[in-house]
Amino acid sequence: MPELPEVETVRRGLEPVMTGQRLVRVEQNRPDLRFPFPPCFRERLEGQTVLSLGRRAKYLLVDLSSDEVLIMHLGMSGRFTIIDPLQKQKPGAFHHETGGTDLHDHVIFHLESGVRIIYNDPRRFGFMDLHPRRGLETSLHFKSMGLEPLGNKLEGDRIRTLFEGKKAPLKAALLDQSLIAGLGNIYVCEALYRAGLSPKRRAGTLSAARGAMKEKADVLAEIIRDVLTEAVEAGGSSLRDFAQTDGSLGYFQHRFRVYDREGETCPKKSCGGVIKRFVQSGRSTFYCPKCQK
DNA sequence: AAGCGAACCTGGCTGC
DNA sequence: TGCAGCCAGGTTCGCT
Repeated sequence: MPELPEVETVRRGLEPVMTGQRLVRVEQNRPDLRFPFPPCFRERLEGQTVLSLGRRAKYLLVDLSSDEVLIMHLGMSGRFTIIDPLQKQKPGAFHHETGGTDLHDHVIFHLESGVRIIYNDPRRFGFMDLHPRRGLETSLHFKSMGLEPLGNKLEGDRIRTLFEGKKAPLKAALLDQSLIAGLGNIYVCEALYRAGLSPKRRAGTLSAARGAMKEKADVLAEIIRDVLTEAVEAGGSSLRDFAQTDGSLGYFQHRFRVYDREGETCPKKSCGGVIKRFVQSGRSTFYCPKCQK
């Protein structure tokens, strides 16, 4: 499901409901997701108060009063639903009003307010972990993680340095979480389209110090930030079934210019090209061969 | 050593 | 209607 904008949307949904709340009970319905849950997972959560909710790239970070951080990754199909027994569910919400449980409701957090927060993940590519707050940046999940694209460090110069000498396609380099962390298949396709850059181009060609490519890395850095910011403001993208925590849908998918638009004409007025799809690094790339060079 | 493809899992859609 | 095949927003492993 989720790239950075979707995870940020989830974070914003959970934040007002969870912050300051004590976790009175945690249901864990299976021993593992993508990885086993950490030892004594429930015991280390129950009784703790949520201090704040953060995000790093595609990871959700829940700061606990125990000085541990609950690290959560949604994989491809993970989602959170907030069930407030005092409030009628919005129509279209994933969980029906009886609050019946789904086969893939793997974790349920019970807050002292009575609210339940359900983690559902059919494919189980997501995971949860606990780590002391101190040293989180150097922990397993984060030690080799790349730049935060919405932070202030994503500049053309950084891209030029990171991509220097790389023979991998630009698409693959942008998907590499150890370089820039948070982009996924959709937003890479969209950013490359807006930047007029071919996904097939060697990443190292953005490092040219002079000539026609000189400004391209700067443009790309700005466009990446623009696309992500717009998507966050739109509440992320709802493909298939991704929903916000209250069951409502993001709407950035209506603004896709190339993603999932194979065969359509390029939205750029004077271009007239046709959007193509091909497989690259094992995943679908959508692009306009005419105006992305 | 970088750069591929495969694997991990389930469900939804398409087409025969 | 049934069923096979393909596809999916991510990450990691293992083989060149």
